[in-house]
Amino acid sequence: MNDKSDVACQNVHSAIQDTLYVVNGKWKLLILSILINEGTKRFGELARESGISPRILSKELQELELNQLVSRQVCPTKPITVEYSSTPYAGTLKEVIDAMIRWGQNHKRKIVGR
Amino acid sequence: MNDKSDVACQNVHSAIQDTLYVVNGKWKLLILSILINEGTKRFGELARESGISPRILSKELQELELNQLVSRQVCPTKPITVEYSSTPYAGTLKEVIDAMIRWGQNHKRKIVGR
DNA sequence: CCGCATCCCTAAGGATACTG
DNA sequence: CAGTATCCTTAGGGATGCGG
Repeated sequence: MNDKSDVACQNVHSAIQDTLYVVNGKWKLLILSILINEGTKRFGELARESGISPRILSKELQELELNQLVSRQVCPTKPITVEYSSTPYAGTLKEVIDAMIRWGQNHKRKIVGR
Repeated sequence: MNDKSDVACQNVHSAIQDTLYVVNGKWKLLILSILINEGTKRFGELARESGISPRILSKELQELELNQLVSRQVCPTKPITVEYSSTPYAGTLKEVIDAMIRWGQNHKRKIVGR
């Protein structure tokens, strides 16, 4: 194996690790999937629909916001409400998310024996 | 939202969670990517190339083998050697892995400012 | 309603040394 | 060479309660 392909391998390996680093944990891809496929959600809606406890959800959303994958919009209603949306940049992850959805569905079919 | 789309959403959510469950952790997708793209590797080669310590690598490989994503082949050489390969079924994850590689490369380009 | 503070527990992951 | 045993550290994630 020559130097060039060594470098190429390195890039591939670190590319995967970089992606895993951004979307690490049990919940980030699920949250993104919901926001991408179903649009803007309030904090409470997200919590109910995803089954994530508020503390965790809050933390995950902050990390996603840091990586510019979700945007946060505070609405000045009587009791304050907050809306979360996926950003255009998050759309670039759709490919990954869709592939995982398809694989998960197929895998379950395989496990339960069709 | 009607019953049918509720169910559809549920399926999508659990499909993602199912996939995350199978390929959880920092290393499984990297290991699979190496085996898929570069073919069969010995235990030691995998350890060196991935930078994973033996204890972790061994555990990850066992879990992958349980899920039929890698196969293990013992070679009766003088000091025994063991070869790991990705199974045909692991090929169905290629879509996911490739999408993550592409995203990671693109993301790094974005982070470093091109 | 949002989401932070606190407390807690488990699981993930790493270093090192050792055996078949 | 492969991989297990031991020990340890940290990070992930959950429950609950309070404040803005």
